[in-house]
Amino acid sequence: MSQLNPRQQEAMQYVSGPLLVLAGAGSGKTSVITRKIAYLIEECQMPAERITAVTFTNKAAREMKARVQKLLPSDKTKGLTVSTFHQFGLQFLRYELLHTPLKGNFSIMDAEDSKRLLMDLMVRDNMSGAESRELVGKAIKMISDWKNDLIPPEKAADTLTDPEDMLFATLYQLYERNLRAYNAVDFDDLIVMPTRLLQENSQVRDKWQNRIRYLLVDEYQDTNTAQYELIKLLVDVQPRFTVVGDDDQSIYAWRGAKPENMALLQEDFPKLKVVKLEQNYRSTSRILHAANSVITNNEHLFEKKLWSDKGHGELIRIINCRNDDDEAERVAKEIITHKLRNANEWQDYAVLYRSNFQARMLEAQLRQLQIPYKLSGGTSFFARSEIKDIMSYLRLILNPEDDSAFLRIINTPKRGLGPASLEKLGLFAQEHQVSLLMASSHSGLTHVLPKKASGELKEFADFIERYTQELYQHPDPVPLVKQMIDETGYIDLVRSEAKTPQQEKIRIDNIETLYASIQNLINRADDDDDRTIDAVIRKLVLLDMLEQQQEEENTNKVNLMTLHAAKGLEFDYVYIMGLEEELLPHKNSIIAESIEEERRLMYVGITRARKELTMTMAAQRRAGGQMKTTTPSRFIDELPTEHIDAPGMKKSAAAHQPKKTAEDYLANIQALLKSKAAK
DNA sequence: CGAGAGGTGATTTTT
DNA sequence: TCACCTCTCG
Repeated sequence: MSQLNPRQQEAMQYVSGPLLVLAGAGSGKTSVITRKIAYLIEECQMPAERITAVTFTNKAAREMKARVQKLLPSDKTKGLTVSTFHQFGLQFLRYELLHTPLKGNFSIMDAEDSKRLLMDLMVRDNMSGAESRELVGKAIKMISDWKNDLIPPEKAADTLTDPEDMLFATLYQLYERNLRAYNAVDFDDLIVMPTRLLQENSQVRDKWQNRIRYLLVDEYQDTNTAQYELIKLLVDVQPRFTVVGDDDQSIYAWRGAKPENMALLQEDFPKLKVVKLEQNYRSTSRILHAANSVITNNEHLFEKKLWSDKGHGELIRIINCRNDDDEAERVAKEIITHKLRNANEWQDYAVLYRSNFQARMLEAQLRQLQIPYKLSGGTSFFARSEIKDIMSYLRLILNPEDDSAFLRIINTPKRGLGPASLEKLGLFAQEHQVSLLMASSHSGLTHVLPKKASGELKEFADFIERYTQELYQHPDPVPLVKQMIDETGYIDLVRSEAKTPQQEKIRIDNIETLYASIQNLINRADDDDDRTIDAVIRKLVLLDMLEQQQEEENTNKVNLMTLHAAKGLEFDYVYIMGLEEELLPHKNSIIAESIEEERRLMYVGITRARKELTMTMAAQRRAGGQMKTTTPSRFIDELPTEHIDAPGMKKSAAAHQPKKTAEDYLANIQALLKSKAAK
């Protein structure tokens, strides 16, 4: 790691023009980016505040920052920007607030908020509940696609012919108008609004192009049209930038990522230099052969072949199982015996799968064998209802026009305000052109609502008003936030709603974590602007504090995650489950004939493994309660037979340990565990 | 308005 | 299979 290879060196030192680094899996791309930042600062004398590096995840940004800080003394990294696209966009909007349609206290709505808003709009637009439910998913997707393609609401209809789609275009306009009325932005806006502004305002553009002297982009293959446009606008004058990417690891096209942006780069920047990193420092050569052999079946823009000098390593195993239960059991037992035989740590193992439901049975087996495991993915911290509720209280305090937040909490805990009362409140607010919160304290409300309802609303509005005043004045807001939430009776609600004591504890803990995170952000803020409670709340929406916390706490455990979640990670021993048609590749991808992305998913999975790779399949699998006979995945046929150990493909006497051995081990382990528990 | 019964549908999800 | 959502009744 301390020495860069010649290719890496070249990528680090090329600073005079645009550079694309084609970084294969495990080729040390993070090293190249971090070393390059250090190189720019130390060798090229570039001030840190002129360098910006963007990533897609908080985690990647965190890691990159930490690694740069290891390479340089802290005074040299001061002012360096390493952030996610979205954090960058947020920062940008804050600086350029005057050029946006936003007011300073704007809210950020997450995916769920957007969905709720759209649902509301559809119902208001005279669609029945059932109708809107069916369409809302589609609407979200289309609107997000339009935004990411930089198509504004008024132009969306131009691209369409289908009358049903026209409805979505209208909805898009309505949705945007509502967001602006709420003084809110959604996730896509954090990219789209800065991009628009840079396109339209040459002064702002000059300012930013001047400010950013060098731009680095990680996981470039995952950029969408808006993000690529943003990159171009930021670097335009004298294109000095490095983008790092791997088209073979593009697995987010369904989310708007445009891997073709790699090809576009060559068109848009004819002087683009391309450096390929093909030496892999992670896996054995058998694993890489398997990865290469699978991925050659895809069309390629840039040919690339990973190699490694780590030796052949073990054969790649394919295990045929009777059914999904058997599969889970065998993987669990496999891990426990392998771990004990080789004196490994639990954290050296990862089990990967295509869909989350596949983890269920495995979890049950792991629990039974008392194997500690960590389940990644699932609902993120900020998607949890208790967190969203509290965040909504905070959002409403910071932005009284945030109707979306208002609607979420007005009856949580119960204040006796049902749909009927809220409908009337909504109409009233619309008539008087005020937000729902402002309407709640309006004196005229008593004429349209029963006394009880209007009284409750007034009380709620006064409550928010009172805490708004206090929170802005208070130098140490967190205890006040706590006090406010306690006063609503929310904690009691959580306690009474919890189905199990564990669930109650988890939810209360989550709330505590949220408080701690707010405190943390206040303490760690770089400057006073970041320390204000509203800046902190806005930032929180984009961060996953729990994720970070879990990373620090849960260390030595078997890793369970989807293939998507595994991108960017590596493990000594990797198991990929469910190598069956309609699962991997997924049924919907087969129908949509988008097999290539599924193949890349397979490629990502294979290249996660350092030492050993095992794949499993079940002959029968439960689907919707019914047992179904499966077909082995087409990707199995694409593996190089000479590196595979699989019954039926290549018989190897040593391959199959007699089952008894494994059982013996298990008996020993269980005895051991028991004696340990007894102590 | 809210609690319970039935019905439905089920990829992946960086922010 | 199960979780989530809607509808109905008190």
